Amino acid sequence: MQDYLEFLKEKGYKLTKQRCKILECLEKHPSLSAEEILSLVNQEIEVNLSTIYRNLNLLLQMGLIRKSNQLSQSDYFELVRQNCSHDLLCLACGDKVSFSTCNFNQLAKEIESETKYQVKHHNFEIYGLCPKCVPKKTEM
Amino acid sequence: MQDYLEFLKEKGYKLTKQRCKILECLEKHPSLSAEEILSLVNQEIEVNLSTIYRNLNLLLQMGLIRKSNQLSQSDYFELVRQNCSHDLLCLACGDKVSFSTCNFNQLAKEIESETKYQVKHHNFEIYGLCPKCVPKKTEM
DNA sequence: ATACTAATTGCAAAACTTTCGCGATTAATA
DNA sequence: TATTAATCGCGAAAGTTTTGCAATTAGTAT
Repeated sequence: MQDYLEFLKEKGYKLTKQRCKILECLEKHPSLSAEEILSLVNQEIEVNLSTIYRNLNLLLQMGLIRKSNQLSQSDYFELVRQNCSHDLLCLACGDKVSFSTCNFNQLAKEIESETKYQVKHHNFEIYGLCPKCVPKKTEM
Repeated sequence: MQDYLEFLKEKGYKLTKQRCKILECLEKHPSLSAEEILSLVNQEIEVNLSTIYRNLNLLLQMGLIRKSNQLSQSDYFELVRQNCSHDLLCLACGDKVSFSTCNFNQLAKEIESETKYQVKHHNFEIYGLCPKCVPKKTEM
């Protein structure tokens, strides 16, 4: 947590209480929508939805969080962590399980030397049918 | 192309001209927003935006397309292809390059036996800074 | 402590994206 | 050609995200 704050401060961004609370929420939960962050933060301090969005956009640009819109209408935001975790989502019912396997560090190096980009993070989602939904879908 | 159509027909969905055109567009372009599909299809036949969305949702559920919302506000849709291609996006300017490396087939097998899910496709995006933006960001 | 300044916030409105209900149309089948 | 379930278009609604602007605040210097 402290790392994120110092990182932002170094870049010249202020550590407002709203911003800190937003990061705190993201740290406590694996994945949150803007609305969810709003109500979590509002339990402790007052904050406006536009502030949530402005901060999320800043954090996205900084590469501190990533966004994914799984199977729902709105976006979900998650902190970029060391031990990256990914989701496997069921196309039929939306159920999900997490998996961690993903030898990304190696791939990142290859890609960096190939493209000259400085790789920050990634987003990896797998879609399929969960054990419950497989039968329904194949007999259709 | 024919494969997609047969697949849908087998499942009992009608091959309307709107649906066919939408698939045709997705096949010709690597990635499209709903609005982009609308204007592409409208160049040939009349179609309504809600029809676009309804079809995109169907195709998503069928696992024929995937969606990603890269760095923009709206979603982007792409056909799930054999030779999967992925994007590396610049957090600062939005530029992107594609990369194909991704030994997914192997990983998919592992995940299937581990989770009992039937894996259909995946979404893999990498974020970073492009060569032009790296200097700007590090000196900040 | 106080003053200063640029960054940030809240608010209200706007812009944009996506979904939905319903009557009309159409593709597929008999 | 008739039938029917799926699909479409339209208009409205719902939901999500952004924006402008005046007021506030964190961080720094005095």
